[in-house]
Amino acid sequence: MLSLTEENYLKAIYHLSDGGSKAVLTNELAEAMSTKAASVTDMIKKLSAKEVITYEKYYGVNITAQGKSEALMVIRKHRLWETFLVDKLGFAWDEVHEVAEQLEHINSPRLIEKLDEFLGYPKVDPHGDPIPDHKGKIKIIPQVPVDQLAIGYQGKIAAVKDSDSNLLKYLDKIGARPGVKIKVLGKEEYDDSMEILIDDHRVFISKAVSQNILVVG
Amino acid sequence: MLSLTEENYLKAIYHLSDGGSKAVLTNELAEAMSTKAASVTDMIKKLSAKEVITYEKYYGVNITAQGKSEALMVIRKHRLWETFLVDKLGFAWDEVHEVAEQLEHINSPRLIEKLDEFLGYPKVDPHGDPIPDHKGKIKIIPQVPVDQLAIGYQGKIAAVKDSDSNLLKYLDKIGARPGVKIKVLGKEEYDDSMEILIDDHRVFISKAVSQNILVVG
DNA sequence: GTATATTTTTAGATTAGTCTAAAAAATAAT
DNA sequence: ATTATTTTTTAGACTAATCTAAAAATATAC
Repeated sequence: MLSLTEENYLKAIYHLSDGGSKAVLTNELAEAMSTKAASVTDMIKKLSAKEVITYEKYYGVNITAQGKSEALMVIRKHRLWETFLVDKLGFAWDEVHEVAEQLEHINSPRLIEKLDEFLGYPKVDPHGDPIPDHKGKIKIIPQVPVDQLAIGYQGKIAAVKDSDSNLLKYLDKIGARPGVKIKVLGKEEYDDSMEILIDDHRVFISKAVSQNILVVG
Repeated sequence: MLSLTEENYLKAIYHLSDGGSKAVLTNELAEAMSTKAASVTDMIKKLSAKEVITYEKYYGVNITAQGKSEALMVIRKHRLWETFLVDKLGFAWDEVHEVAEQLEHINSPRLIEKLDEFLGYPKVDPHGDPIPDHKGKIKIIPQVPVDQLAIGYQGKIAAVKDSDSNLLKYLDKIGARPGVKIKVLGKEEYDDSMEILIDDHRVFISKAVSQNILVVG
């Protein structure tokens, strides 16, 4: 049984390790959790005792199979709740992250199964991110941020990073939503800004923005 | 801003004081919160400092107007979530209390307003209890437990106490749900059991049960 | 109306999560 | 390869919520 705080740490470790494929350093985690390295070291010991991560002093943490499964359940809950808020309650996609951060900690397996059913077993959340199924299986879609694309690329927006509400508001304004057509027209060397076509509308975006729009790789 | 624990204490105080109409003693509260009197004294000091209750040493606590309003908001959330679980997700009424105990602490005024709208502004929850509106206004229906009724009484079940899941399962089995017709046929002096008619079906119920079925007074 | 019993409060500890400041280990620099 | 820098860990302290044991206040008994 993990506490709310432990769940949040584990989720951050899952994301920072790219789903368990690399080790996470203390300072990285401190940054992600908006806390101090000393606090992270303490928490790492607890999570390690609960066997959801392995930990070697000074070398960072790795998530275990059990930890991965627990992290995926939290992510499943988060993304199902976001879908509920947008599809059923009429929230805008830029308003749901904070609330879902709370709802993801509600502990009731039955509730989540019922919610999943009620939503019609959605495969992705409103930001385009895949929703793990009830067994914790997640379909990882290799995603590339737009700032790494070459001129001439054509495709569809797969997802957008969902952390910042102001960014999402802006993306919504320029029409950058999952599923929408996108084409790279040009790149500006000196500031890494880009000229792109979103659903046939020409827009100029800064690097801060292009990094947060993801296409299928 | 109240913590989760503080909200739970305040809710218990609201209920034990019958909506603020009488003082609540330390031991009563300790019993209700399944904790020790010493812990209650500590918490009382905190709630008192936050001005949601007033407190005189050795004489118990009274809820303030502000405290009442905050308690009613928690109750509103609890009852809206219960309604959601039953009406939308298909939970049975005896399964929702525990989950609603968690959901009632989600902090997002917008979420609650949207949920209320989604549910069609329900007036009562699945157990027949009134749902406070967005201003915290609650329509108090004077409710009398069946064990206090005289032989011959006829009326409708207004609500059932929703704390114990086993009791609710039993009530469901004998058809004792809010809105159902009820008539008192007889009372047994030595064990306070009763013979009643529920929707025209004759049943014998113990005092433990009759105390938990409420009719309009 | 003093003694006894009950209720409530205080005192001192404990656990989870956090912090600052200092020590220890690892990495980088010359 | 020794010094300097960065990263990480330890040590000690703080807050919220809890506990046990003991003291204080109130209520009850005869």
